[in-house]
Amino acid sequence: MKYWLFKSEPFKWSWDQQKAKGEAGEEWDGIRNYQARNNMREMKIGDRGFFYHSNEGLEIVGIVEVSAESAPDSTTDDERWDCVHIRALTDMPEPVTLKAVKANEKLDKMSLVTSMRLSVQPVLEDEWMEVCRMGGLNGKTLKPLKR
DNA sequence: GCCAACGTTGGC
DNA sequence: GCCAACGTTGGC
Repeated sequence: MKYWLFKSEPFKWSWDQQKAKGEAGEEWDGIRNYQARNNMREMKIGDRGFFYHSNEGLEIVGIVEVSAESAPDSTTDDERWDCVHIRALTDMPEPVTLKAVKANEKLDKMSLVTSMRLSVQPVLEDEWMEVCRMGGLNGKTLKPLKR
């Protein structure tokens, strides 16, 4: 399984809206960047991702899973753009802020820090586990950690 | 709202 | 194929 990070501006598409879609999930449309698209093309059903609020919030607020693999983006006729579907799995018990990520030495190679503008990013397993721990989740079971 | 960083476009 | 101009993203 691979891990990813999806950015969204909450006033355009928020975590609450994503959760409201439930099991059905939602097409992650509107991506017009080759690197982000290529990342989505690599995704497999069941891959997991962080849901990050950019511009406002600046924090990782939840966990999603890929529910449909890359297919043409329904919001454009341009054949270049594909996207996946994702569905919400669980909240971060404690949202992990960009500030906290930047302050953590173990995460200084994370794309969120090094490729600030990329809207769909790969996340290494070590990074995944560390961010989950910071947010109060077991990175494998996605169950809340006992405190 | 500003502006730095960076991706894309298009003329040559 | 280079690179200047331009547009967009996103932290601050």
